Amino acid sequence: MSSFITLFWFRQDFRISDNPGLFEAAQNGAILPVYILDETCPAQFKQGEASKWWMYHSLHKLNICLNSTLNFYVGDPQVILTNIIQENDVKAVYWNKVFEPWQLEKDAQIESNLKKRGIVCKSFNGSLLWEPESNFSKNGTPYRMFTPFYRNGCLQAPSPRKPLPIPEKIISLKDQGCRTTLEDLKLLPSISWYKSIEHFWEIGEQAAQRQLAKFLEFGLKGYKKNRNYPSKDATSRLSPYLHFGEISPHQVWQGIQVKCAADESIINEDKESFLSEIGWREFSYYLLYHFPNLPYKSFYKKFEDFPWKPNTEFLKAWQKGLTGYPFVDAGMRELWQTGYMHNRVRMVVASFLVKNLLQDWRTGASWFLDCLLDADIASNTINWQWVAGSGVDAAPYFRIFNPILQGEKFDPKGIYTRRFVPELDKLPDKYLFKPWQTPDYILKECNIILGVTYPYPIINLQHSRKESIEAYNKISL
DNA sequence: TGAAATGTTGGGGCG
DNA sequence: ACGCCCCAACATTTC
Repeated sequence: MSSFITLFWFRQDFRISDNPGLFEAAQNGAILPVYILDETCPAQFKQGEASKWWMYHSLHKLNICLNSTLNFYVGDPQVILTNIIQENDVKAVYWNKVFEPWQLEKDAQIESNLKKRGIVCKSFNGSLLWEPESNFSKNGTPYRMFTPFYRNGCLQAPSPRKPLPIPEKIISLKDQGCRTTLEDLKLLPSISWYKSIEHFWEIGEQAAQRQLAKFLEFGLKGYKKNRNYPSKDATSRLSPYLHFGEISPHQVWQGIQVKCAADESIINEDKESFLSEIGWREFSYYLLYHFPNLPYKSFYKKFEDFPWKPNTEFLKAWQKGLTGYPFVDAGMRELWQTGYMHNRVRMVVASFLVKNLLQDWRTGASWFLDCLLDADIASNTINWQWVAGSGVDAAPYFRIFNPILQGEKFDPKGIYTRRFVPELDKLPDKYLFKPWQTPDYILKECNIILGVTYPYPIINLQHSRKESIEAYNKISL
């Protein structure tokens, strides 16, 4: 029995609780825990800088849970796995799938090669509540709208499985031939820009569980309404943990059910509202599975002819949070400073880039992928296409957010906006979201010189909105 | 999970 | 008392 070694290949499942692949591997006997930084990953799917920083710490925490036996490698998983197997008398390889098409494709190759060598291969689903391959609308095609997908496809299907416990015993082995350490993955950047984001986050499986507990305790009640206000810290902030699999959606789903069963003061609306966000995550992976081109191509073909107006100056101003629209700038600076952006504000800044500045949604998606700690190909792609109006079940193109009104509505006291745009700190609420309308004497009192301490708006909202709708009408003909 | 333009209604000031 | 205008408040339509 002890001679039966199972290689457990960690992918994006940096946890030991509710880890189906690990759970079963541990029951076989000794495991050889492996992480491989995949050098063959296509360039456009390589992790961004912020993500890599998170992953460094996540792997570090995971390694501690495994008594520092996690084995690190860099290269082509195919080659590396083959080498490890030869040198360590491995009989089986288990992993949890990453539901991204190119990964699944590569996994299939690896699996067939290993099987030829007589190695047992098993892959598991540790990251989705419902299998994407077996969920179709009545006519047999993939769902194209969220609501039927979620209501008829997910909620009518058998409930998600209950989370698995931590394996009772994990006998983990070190590959003596492994010469690589976590440091050798070079995940940390040479410039330590992450100092500013460091104190916003705690990383790892235990931190994820604490974050869930905190959300269940303080965030769930009133979620539906409060989630729209970026100053409130009323969202779950579980996205980076979910992305790296430090927590599983099953644990989150179950956590909600248990909490709501025990606490009658939580109304159904809040519960459903949060669960449907988990549903959106499922929908994103589902769509990516069935339409693997989504990260490159607009779902609606006509959008490939959209007359974008590429403009480096606009793009840079947006990235730096210097558009002259304080609510947009607050969001973009939150992203840069914390590796995160509140959901409401993500919609506003995305709408502004695509619909006011007429920049291709892919330029925005790519910036988000580089800056977000929760950068997730599936969610990011689907949400950008949603905002752009080019995607499945998308917002109509003419649904254009007005950053002034959005600010006034969802940050009425300007707490969020002032936090990230401190140069406008003294500006009265009345002018906070449109500083260029402030009377000169008030600007003076607030030590604001427009065009110097804070930019004038880089574009006129009314004109750009009109131009945008005209451009949209062109491709709709 | 939109915003602007346009339409409708009704109270109050005023001649 | 009455009709007229104004306009806020709300509803509907349009992009």
